[in-house]
Amino acid sequence: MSRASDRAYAAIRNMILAGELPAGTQLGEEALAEKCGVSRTPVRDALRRLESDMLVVRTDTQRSFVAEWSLHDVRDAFDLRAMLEGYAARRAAERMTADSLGRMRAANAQIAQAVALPRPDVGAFLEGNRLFHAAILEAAGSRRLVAQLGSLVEQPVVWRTAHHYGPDALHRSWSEHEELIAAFARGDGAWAEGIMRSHILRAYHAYADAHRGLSAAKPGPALSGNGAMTAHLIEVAA
Amino acid sequence: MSRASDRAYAAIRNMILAGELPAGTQLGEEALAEKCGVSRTPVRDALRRLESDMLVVRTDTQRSFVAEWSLHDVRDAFDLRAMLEGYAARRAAERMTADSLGRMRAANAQIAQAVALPRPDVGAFLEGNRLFHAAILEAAGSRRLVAQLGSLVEQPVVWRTAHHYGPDALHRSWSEHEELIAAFARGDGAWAEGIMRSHILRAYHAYADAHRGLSAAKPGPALSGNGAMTAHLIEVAA
DNA sequence: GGAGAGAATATTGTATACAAATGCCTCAGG
DNA sequence: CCTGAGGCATTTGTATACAATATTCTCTCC
Repeated sequence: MSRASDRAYAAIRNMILAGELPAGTQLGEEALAEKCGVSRTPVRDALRRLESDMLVVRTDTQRSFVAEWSLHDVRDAFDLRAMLEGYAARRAAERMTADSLGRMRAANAQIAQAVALPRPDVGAFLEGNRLFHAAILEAAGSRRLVAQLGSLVEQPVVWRTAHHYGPDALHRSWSEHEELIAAFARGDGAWAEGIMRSHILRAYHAYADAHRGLSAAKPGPALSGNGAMTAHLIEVAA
Repeated sequence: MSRASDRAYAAIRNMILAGELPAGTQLGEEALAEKCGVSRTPVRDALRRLESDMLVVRTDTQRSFVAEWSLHDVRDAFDLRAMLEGYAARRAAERMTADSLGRMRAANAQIAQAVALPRPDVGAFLEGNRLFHAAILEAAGSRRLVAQLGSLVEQPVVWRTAHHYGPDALHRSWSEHEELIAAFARGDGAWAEGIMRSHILRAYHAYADAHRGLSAAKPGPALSGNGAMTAHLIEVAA
């Protein structure tokens, strides 16, 4: 998209994810425009996008606020993602091409390399992970599915749990990808779907465990009294 | 939403669905603004919404065009809807309350009334149908699911197959709703999910049959040479 | 003291002007 | 005749001013 609109989107999103704008904060267009150094017009676009990411909610009278995220909401998102990505995996297995399979193998090779290091390269891991899942989605051949998952995976929930992952957890993720490749190579949709669902839900529990650990250790701004929490800067490795 | 923005959205959407703007037509903001009697600002909002409805596609350089809908795309949308609404039904069954169940019974009673007439009231049928499915979605208790299905069911695909339905087909729809109510009353999620999936996919085949019949009878603007078609003004009764 | 009407304030919606970019057409050169 | 560079026309992006609407505060009346 355009420059100013993108800048506004990224800036506001970062402020929310960094906890700079706590859940429930009202987001006035003018104030944000000043903070981002742009006019209200691109800010309005950005707020629209953040709303579809569910990082921002709007009242019936069009006032925008930073969304509250309960653990329940996170579970909700992962459940949907497990179902939709599982469906994508099934379709991908049924339509697999040598080309797509090659891209997945390449992506997972990058992951293997990142994990093999003495101190794993989390950035490279996440990039390879992104490529891997993108290749599946592309192989699934459903534009609608891309649209639906895009607003569920890419934007809304970006955390950095992966940084807390030990080498073993990262390796398990790689291993599950290998299993997916095996299922794809055989064109077994049911198998691929099953692997993918557990792959995603395992990531949820990694998040939930980390979250419980964090909130037990230091019940700071991560978890407010009523169970709501601000979105964390966490990337979940799936 | 606001008045001008809503008018623009509805006007453009109607022009697309009525075939007034055939698939592939470029949608210039200024031209649309003039047609709708508003300025470009609300038109831009409207185009964004239509894009998320997938009635409009944008090139990488931000030009908007009326989307092409192949039968394949329609099948795609129904497959996704079957999965998501099936999931909603399962969740709803597991969380059913007397209140929600009451609303569903009331909605289906309205449908029964509309169908029982000598000449069925399709408008009342569709409204009851909408209420019925909305009650399920609400009982499912997932805001994300509402968002995902909203952009899949409400906006994107509105056809009027129901008008071609005979009383028997309308009655079958009512009957499937009754079966859903039975599953909900018993809290049987798997049963509810199964009914819902077949309910949706039956609607797809009703559409596909009607479409085949239409395009065989008069291969007019409904079906262009390459298999693409403009969206029809058709409401599918599910 | 509480409730409601109304004004004052704050916020969002729309229109318009201008800037930036994209696409198209022409024309020169091979 | 084809190709590509340049400029012109079209289209979208952004800023700003103003209008409409929502919210809040205050003051009156009960």
